[in-house]
Amino acid sequence: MNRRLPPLNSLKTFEAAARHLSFTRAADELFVTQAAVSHQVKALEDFLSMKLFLRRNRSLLLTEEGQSYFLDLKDIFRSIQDATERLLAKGAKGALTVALPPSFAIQWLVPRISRFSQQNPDIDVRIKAVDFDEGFLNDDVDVAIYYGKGKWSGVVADKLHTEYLTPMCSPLLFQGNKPLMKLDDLRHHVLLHDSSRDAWKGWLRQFNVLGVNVNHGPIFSHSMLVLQAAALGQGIALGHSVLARPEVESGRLVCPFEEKQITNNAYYFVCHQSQAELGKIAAFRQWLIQQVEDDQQDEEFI
Amino acid sequence: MNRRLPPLNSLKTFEAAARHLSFTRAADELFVTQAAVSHQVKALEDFLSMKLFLRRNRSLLLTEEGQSYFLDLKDIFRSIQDATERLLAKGAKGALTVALPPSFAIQWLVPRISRFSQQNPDIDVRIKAVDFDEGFLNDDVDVAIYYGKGKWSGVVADKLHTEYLTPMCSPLLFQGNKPLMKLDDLRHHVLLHDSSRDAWKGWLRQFNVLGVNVNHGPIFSHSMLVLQAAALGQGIALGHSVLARPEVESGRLVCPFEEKQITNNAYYFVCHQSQAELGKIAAFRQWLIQQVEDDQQDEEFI
DNA sequence: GGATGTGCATTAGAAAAACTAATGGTGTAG
DNA sequence: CTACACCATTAGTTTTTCTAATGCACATCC
Repeated sequence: MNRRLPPLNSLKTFEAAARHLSFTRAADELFVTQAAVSHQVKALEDFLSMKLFLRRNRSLLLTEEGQSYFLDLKDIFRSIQDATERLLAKGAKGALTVALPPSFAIQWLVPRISRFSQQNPDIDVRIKAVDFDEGFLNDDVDVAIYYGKGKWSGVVADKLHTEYLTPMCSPLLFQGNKPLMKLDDLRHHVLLHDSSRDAWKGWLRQFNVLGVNVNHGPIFSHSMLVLQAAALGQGIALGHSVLARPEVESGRLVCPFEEKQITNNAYYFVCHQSQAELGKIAAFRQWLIQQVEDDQQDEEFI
Repeated sequence: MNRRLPPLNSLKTFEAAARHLSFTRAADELFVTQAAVSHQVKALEDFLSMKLFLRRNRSLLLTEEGQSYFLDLKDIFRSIQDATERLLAKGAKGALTVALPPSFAIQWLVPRISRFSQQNPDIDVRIKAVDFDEGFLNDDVDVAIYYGKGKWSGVVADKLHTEYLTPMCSPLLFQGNKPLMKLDDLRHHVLLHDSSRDAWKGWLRQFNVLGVNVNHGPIFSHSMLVLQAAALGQGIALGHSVLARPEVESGRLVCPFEEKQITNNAYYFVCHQSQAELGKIAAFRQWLIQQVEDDQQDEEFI
């Protein structure tokens, strides 16, 4: 397309100057100096080999050509603005794909998401449960919830819940002949492991619990499975406070001890830096943070 | 008007990239590098907090948002182009005001101008005869014909005719009892003066004519009046070759001598530097130069 | 009628934006 | 598995745009 467009910024300046019939006022509108407007208008006039304004003593008026060009440009700039506003409005709604670990999805997000959908009927939330991978955010995924230490670049990351680990088991275990009364009682029970035995090892070391054999007990690939096994009375899980919360609240799991190990990991809301202000993303982010605050209120209340 | 327009040059680049579905080809069209296109598109995406393209392995495609924005922008850029072309077309026609000295207007331009109007029916020529003043060119005057030495700044000046001075009189004077045969015969005749007596003084000095009293004879305010008086047999004018031409050709005036004094002055076509390429001005200029060439052809032929 | 004010033009230099060249990464085609 | 086609990124240069200061022309106000 063999285009020979005039300098676009000069058009913008001309439009403002013609609208105000004053370089000075146009300059104010555009947050530049009067000299800048003068230069831009001159550049446009030179490009067109044509005077667009008649500079009279204390007033400015459009030439015949300037007048007709201005009328065209006025509409054109309105079109640009309208098109842009439509686009931004579209960005405030539509599909929002959230990628997050399956366990967090099941235990935390899914139970709450229907409230978000009610509050934001224009936003069509799609939940994509994926095993952890820092490449979550891609063309198909708008926002993600990462589990980690919060060190990522190029993204906005808001810490949601700080997590701690504490033993959890079915209330049934209190009724057996080896009830859990103190930490040492752990040695009489089966420990349930999540991927590796390191979590229990670290926990027992922190609280100086000796004589417990961590090298026994089943290993599950996901923390959800560990909790499930615990709820069924198969042993004692080292539960993640956040993930286990529904089970704890419902009484399917109980925490026999006060000892809580704070981890360095947390759940983070993550989105592209550049998209943080996009309508639907900002709405989701804000809602998420509000949910977390509500959780903390509840916790204090309990 | 509380506008928040996107960066316009980024829009232009985006439009080209979307049209080609290729940054590389868009870069070719815009005579920039691929990197420049990449930067501009990124800037626009950042401004909108929105991806406009999906960058795939070896191909580029528009997101849904990008697609709809592109369709809008395509029309917008066409509008800008159309509006600009209409404006430039208008510049090629319409009123063309020419300012020039009255004598040159009468003797030279007016006799020829109807041919220009026939060849350029869209151009409405207005002839404004004004006594010499270098401020000819102003808002109301598109082009001018100046008489002078060709030293003006900020304007385009094309020399038209170089002028020479030679005595001219009515053919009747040859029939009198003191016919003009040689230069010395001038002493027997009335000299007609134009504004001052300096022109005759200079001429007589250059050709070593002695004994002629230049301090006699009537003075006229315009050279046309001098020629008119001469044609009526009232005396001998020191005629300007260009202005007297119609009278000489028609035989109402004759040039009794070969002696011609070249002057430093000439007629110049003059227009604003910046408008030299504007349609109607370029057309007039070209036509004027052609007329002068034709004059010179005729002169050789005579 | 001189002093002041308003509005645009011009100049030189500073600031910002745009561009380039080089290079890297990724996935495809041969 | 090499070469290629494309886009992204980086650092540094070039170009454009803007500013501050000043000038100029006219009007208006004492």
